[in-house]
Amino acid sequence: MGIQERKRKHKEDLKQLILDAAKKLFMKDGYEATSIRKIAAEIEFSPTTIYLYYKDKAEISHALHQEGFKILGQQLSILLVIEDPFERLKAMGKVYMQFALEHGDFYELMFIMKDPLQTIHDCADNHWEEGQQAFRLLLSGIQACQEAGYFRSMDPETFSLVVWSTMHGLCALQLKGHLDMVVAHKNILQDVDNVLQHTFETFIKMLEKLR
Amino acid sequence: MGIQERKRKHKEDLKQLILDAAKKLFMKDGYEATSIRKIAAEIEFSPTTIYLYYKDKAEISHALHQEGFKILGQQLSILLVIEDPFERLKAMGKVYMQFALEHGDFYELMFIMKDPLQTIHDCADNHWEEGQQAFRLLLSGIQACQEAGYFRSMDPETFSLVVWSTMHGLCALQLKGHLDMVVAHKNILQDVDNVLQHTFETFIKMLEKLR
DNA sequence: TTTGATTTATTAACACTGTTAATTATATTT
DNA sequence: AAATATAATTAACAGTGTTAATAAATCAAA
Repeated sequence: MGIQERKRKHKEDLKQLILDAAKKLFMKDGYEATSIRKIAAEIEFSPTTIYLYYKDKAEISHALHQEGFKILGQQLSILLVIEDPFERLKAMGKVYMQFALEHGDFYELMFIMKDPLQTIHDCADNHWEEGQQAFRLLLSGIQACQEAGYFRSMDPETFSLVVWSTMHGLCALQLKGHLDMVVAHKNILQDVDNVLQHTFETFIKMLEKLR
Repeated sequence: MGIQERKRKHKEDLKQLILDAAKKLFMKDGYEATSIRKIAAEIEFSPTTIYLYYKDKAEISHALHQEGFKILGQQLSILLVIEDPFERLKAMGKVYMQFALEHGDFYELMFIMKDPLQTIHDCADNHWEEGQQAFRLLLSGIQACQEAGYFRSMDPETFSLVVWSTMHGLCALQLKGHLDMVVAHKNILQDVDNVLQHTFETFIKMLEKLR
């Protein structure tokens, strides 16, 4: 069978094969629904084989979270061409938000769930490379803004945390369905889909006033 | 036995008894660890008895989430005595944050998890009374600030969403351990416990500039 | 008071979950 | 070819939420 041939072929990088299968199921049904047994069935292996390549499910979640950062990082890196620092910061916010909406499951793994960080905390490194890299990108964006006259009186690191918090709060509330439940049946004029966009624009307007 | 006597005594409001047991376990071990079976064991009933009083685990989560809003609402209502609107808003933020830190499990149930909202979405009401009430409190606080000269150019509802997002983002990132992982090993000077406080103060400073 | 109906609680079971120990099959090396 | 090391599997443990069928307790009517 062609399936078995491909199986033999990829037997060496089974770890990657497992991850691909996990990714596929995860993007279709979410993290909770992606069980070890289903991943194993997907690649036609026994469930316990997974444990020869990944310590536990948390380690798989960590690998998936890294995949998510690859996507986000790639999408953010494009924005470095934007010269104007505030426009760049604005675009970063837009991309971050769009990523959260389009890849909700990834976002959850990257910024909401504890499991992936648990793996990091075990592995002695104890430092979150992906997260810190993303944060440095935001920080440098904000420092560039400061050089252009924005947020002069603010400590850049702390201010970056505020900005990140706002964006994360917005995305998290939207993803988990809490935003809709508060604005629904009130603002009948604007459809629910654009509440997020509108709130983001207000945040930008707010930042714009802080020069 | 005294236990059995009390059992008989409370048999009519078994629903409340179940909730109390759930609350107790939940506050000790968190939501995931609080299984139907453990709740049943706590009150010395069969696991299936729970289902005579609650449709499913999500419905219990919803009841617990309501308990959380009772605590938060009570803590926030005290602040209404503060005359100065901006000071009141600031205090609201402080209380919200302290609640999130002290009652992390409740906070998760109220603003992060989907399960409690799921129950609402089923129950035809389709409107989140607790959440909307809390939001109205924030909204009125911000409107009071506007009358005092703050945030004049902003739409109060949308601006409230921004403020809520920032506070939620901050609390959520802290609760899930993402905040520490970004600032750790960088700012060695300030201990990790006060990063949150410091970021909050910067946010307040930011709001203060928007008059 | 005893029978019958109704409510309440229980047992047993289903279909899952992550994870581990013991065992078999497959490669690799001597 | 035999011995060793690696890889994969089966069986099992200890849980999970949830449902159907059964038993116990309560209450109403004869």
